[in-house]
Amino acid sequence: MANIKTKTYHHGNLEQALLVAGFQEARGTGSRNLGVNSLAKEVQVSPMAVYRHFPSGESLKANISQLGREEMARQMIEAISRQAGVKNRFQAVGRAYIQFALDEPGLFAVAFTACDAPPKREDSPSAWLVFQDSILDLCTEGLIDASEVEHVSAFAWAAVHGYATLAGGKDPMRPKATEQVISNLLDRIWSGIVGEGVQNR
Amino acid sequence: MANIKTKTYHHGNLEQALLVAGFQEARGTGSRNLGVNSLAKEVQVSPMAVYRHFPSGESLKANISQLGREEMARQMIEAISRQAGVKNRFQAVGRAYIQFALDEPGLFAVAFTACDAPPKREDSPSAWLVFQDSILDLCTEGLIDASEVEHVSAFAWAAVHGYATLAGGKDPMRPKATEQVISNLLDRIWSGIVGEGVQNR
DNA sequence: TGTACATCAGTGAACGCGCGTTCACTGATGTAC
DNA sequence: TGTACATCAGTGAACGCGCGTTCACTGATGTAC
Repeated sequence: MANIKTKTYHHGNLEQALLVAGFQEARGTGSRNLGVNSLAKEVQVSPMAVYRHFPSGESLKANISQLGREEMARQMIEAISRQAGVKNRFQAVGRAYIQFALDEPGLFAVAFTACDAPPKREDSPSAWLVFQDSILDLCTEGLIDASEVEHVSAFAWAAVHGYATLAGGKDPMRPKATEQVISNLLDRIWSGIVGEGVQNR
Repeated sequence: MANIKTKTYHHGNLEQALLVAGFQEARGTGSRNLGVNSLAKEVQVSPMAVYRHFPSGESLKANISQLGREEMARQMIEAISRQAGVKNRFQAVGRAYIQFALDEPGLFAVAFTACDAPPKREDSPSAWLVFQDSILDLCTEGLIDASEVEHVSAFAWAAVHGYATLAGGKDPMRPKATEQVISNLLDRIWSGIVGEGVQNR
């Protein structure tokens, strides 16, 4: 009995183990090896056991995808907490979003992969809500009107998400991912939010 | 001999037939059925025949993906040709890009799917170059400085591509795709390009 | 002008693989009495 | 405190399927002489 982890018939916490294994796999290779058989093998369990915890392979994948989004959300929250001032805080959210895509391309890809089944619970924390909150703050501070929130969030989210996707992707035409380019991008987004050309719409 | 199309042993133009079939399939169902066996069956040919024209299945997929990008590029060019004035022309390019993603979600998805093999030739016309040209026009007209081109194109492309991806996707949080939202987005992008907050960087 | 022959562009069957899912079954756990 | 029994959480083998790719082979085409 050299090994402290005695092999029991019941796994103990298979659901958690599958999610963790999937998360690691996503981190390493993206969405390639997130299938039922593959992950079951990873945690040394027969494929059928997976179905005790998830109704389908798509459901398992959806829950792993959710873990990716939640990890991103946590990094966004962490980034906000270190900033003072509404503009700094807003840009910190965008920067964290982009940085996550660059640092964790596999997780980012999985986080935004469309799944044919819903996750078991709602995102918590939710990256979308964190983003949305940072825009509502602009409203609270009087930088934008309440009527603009929908337009502003569509614009800001699109720009940040688009850059994150392109810069973190493999396209040969992808934009550079230097600190300078990112700062400039965030300034242009800011300009598109509070800029005079659109402010009074 | 009721059928005018007598079945010959040689197909005639199998390469073209495979690409057309793949294009149609992409249009209908995205990247799901773009495999070798699947497309070979579609054009009533044995799988091996495909390898006479493409070194691998990935190569075939890359060439179909290219057709998607080229179709988008043509629509962007068409949109430009109907506009006068540098701002109108620029926004028309962005609008066509977005509209393509909304009208042809399958083609759009395939067009930007990463493939493990390169297409046989360069994109012609190239959506990226059309986009790039529309930004160089801003330069020619003196609206932005030559030193800003890289930053501006990263920003504008990211915003347009991001919105196209999100609005044309299946995410429940996706932004609305009304004419009003799109126009507002394009105005905010314009503001981010020529806006005073960034103009003098 | 005819023919031999190399080359091209297909056939049809099969390979090994991994996929999602299902089968009948069993070891472990918890609870009622 | 012990025991019968329902329920839970696994096993291990197999299913049908479609995938990319390869095999040996053949019908059609083009070209040299």
